[in-house]
Amino acid sequence: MAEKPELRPYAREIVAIVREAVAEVNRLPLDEQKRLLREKYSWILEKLSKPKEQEKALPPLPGAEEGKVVTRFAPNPDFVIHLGNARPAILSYEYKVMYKGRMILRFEDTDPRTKTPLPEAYELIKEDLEWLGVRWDEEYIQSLRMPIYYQIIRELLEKGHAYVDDRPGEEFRKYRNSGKLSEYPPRLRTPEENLEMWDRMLEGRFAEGEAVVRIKTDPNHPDPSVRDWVAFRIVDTSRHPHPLVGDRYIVWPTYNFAAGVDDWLMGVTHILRAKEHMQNTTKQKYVYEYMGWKYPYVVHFGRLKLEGFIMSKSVLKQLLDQGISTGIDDPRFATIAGLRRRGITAEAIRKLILEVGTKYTDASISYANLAATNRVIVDSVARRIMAAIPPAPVVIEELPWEKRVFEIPYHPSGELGSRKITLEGPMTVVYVSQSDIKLMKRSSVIRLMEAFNIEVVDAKNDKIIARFHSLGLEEARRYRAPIIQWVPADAALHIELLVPEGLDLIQRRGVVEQAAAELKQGDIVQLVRIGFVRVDAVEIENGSARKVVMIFAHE
RNA sequence: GCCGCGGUAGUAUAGCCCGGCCAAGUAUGCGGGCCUCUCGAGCCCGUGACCCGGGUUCAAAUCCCGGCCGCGGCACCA
Repeated sequence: MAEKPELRPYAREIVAIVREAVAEVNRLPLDEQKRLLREKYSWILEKLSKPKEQEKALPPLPGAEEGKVVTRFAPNPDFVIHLGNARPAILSYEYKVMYKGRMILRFEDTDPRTKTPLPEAYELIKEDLEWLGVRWDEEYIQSLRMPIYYQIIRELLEKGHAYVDDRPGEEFRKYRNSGKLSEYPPRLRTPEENLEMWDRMLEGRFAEGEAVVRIKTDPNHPDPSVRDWVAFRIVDTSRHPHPLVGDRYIVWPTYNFAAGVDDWLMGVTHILRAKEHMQNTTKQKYVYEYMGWKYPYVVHFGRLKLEGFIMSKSVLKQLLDQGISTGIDDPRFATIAGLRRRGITAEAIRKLILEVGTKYTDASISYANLAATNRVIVDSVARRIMAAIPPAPVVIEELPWEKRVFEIPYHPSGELGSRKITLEGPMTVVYVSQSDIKLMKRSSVIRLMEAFNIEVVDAKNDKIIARFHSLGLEEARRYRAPIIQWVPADAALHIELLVPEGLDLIQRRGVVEQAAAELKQGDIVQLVRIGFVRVDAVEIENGSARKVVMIFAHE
C-alpha cells in the first residue's frame, strides 16, 4: 500500500479480503501450503532462501559529499587515549575514508593549569592511533596557534561581540541568574575600552582569575551556561608552565573558543563527538554567527562503557600515582595501550566501534563481547602452545622407545608450521596442569595431546605414576581418554601468566614448553585449554630464555 | 532544581525521519547437536526485545499526548 497510494481509500475492503485469504491458507495443512508455494510461487521461496549477508556499514553522514568531507579527532594530551576516545577517532577516520576526505588530528592543550598536558602524551596518542589503523592528513597543536585565537577575539571585541569582564565571578552570576545580564556593566563597555583592557590582559596586568573575555550571547538564553560564556581566561604559567610553550602565554582560550575557531579555520565539515559536547555547539554558534561562518555538521553519540573497567582519566591517573598500576598500559586499564598489552587486537576494537556506530544512547559493552570479537580474529593466526599452570609432575614408565620425536603442528589447520618435542625412554617425566590430576584419577587412560596415551598406575600420592598405554588417537577414542596438554620436564620453561580480573592482577606460575622461547613480545598465542594470551616479555639469562611472561586475554 | 536528549532480547545494533514489505533483521551471549587430537574455532538448530498508558489510523516499533526510567549539560575543564 506504500507503493500504491491510490488503493488507500479501499483499505478497509482490502483488509477484509486479506483476512479471509490468510484464514483460508492457514486452514490448509502445512505440507499442502508448501506444495502450492513450490508449484505456483517458487520465486517467493527463492527470495526467502537468499542469504542476506551485508557488511555492517556506517550510516551516511548528513550533508556529506565525496571528496569534501573533513573530520577531526581532537584529544586532550593530558593522558593517553582509552576505548571511549577510540570511538570518535575511529569514526572520524572511517568517515574520512568513506567519503575520500581528510582527517585532522588536533591536540587541545589550552589548559596548562587543571588539565596540564603530559609531554609524552602527544607521541603516545599518535602511536595508539597508528596502532588502531587511524591515519590522519593534518596535525595541529593548539598551544602553538595562540596568535590565531588572539587575532579572532580582537576582531570580535572590535565588532562589539565580546567584552572583557574584570569583575568577580559571583557578580557575573548574580546578573546572569536574575535576568539582568543585559545591564551587566562590563557588558556595556565600548569596543575601544574592551580593546584597551584586552591589551592589558595580554601584558599581564591582570592576575589569574581577575579578568576573562566573554562572548556576548542571548542574555536570557534558557540554558544559563550559554549566557555570555568565557572565551579567554588567565593562567599563571609561571606557576603552571605549559609543557610546550612554557610561560610564553598567560591568556588562554577556553575549549569552546579554540575548538570552535579551529574547526572553521581547518575546514572541518563534520564533527563527530560525544554528547557531553551538545551544549558547546550552542555556545560556539555565536562565534560562527558573528564571524559569518557556517557551522559544521555535528554528530553526537553516547558514551561507550566497557563493563568492569575504569574509563575515567582522573581515576586512572590516581591509580598510576598510587603505584597500584604497572603503567599507562596496565592490562587492567581500558586504555588503548592496556588493551593492546593484554592481547586485544586493533581490528577487534575497530569492529566494536563500527558495531556501536553513532547511536545517541550510551552503550555498555561487556569484556566478553570484546573478547568474542577478538577471538575470531586471533583464532586463525595464534600458535597453539602447551603450558601447565600450576604444574604437576607425572612419571611415565615403560616407554617403548629410547628416544622419540613428536612433531606437533602449531595450529590445527597446519598452516602455522610445527615444532618438535623429544621424549626419551624408557622413563620420563612430564608436567600437566594440576587441575588435570583429578581427571587422571577418574580416567585410567589419558591422551597427551598430539603424542601418545598413558595409563595411570598410581595416583594415591602427589606424584602420579603412569605407564605407556598406546600411541594412536584411535585407542584414545576407544577408551574415551581425555586429551590434555603437557610439557616435558627436561625442556620446560618458566611461565608467569598475569590474569587481569577487575582491579586485581592475578599472578599464576607454571611451565611452558620450550617453543615459547622463540616467541617475541607482542605475539598472541593460545595456551591450549587455557586461552589466548599475549607475550609480555621473554626473560633471557645467559643467552637463553628462562622465563616467559604472558598476559591472559580471554578463553 | 533548571536546560537538553534518549528508551528495540542479557549485551550491542538495524528498522523510526517518509506508518503497511516487521507475527521485528543481525552479532554476541545462553541451550542443544555435528565436527575437531583444546574447555578454542567452524557448521546446524533453538532461545530471547519494540519502557508503560492513552490517542490518531483500516493499519503504530514508527506519528501525537501523558507517565516512568535513564543519560548529558548547568566551569575562568576538555
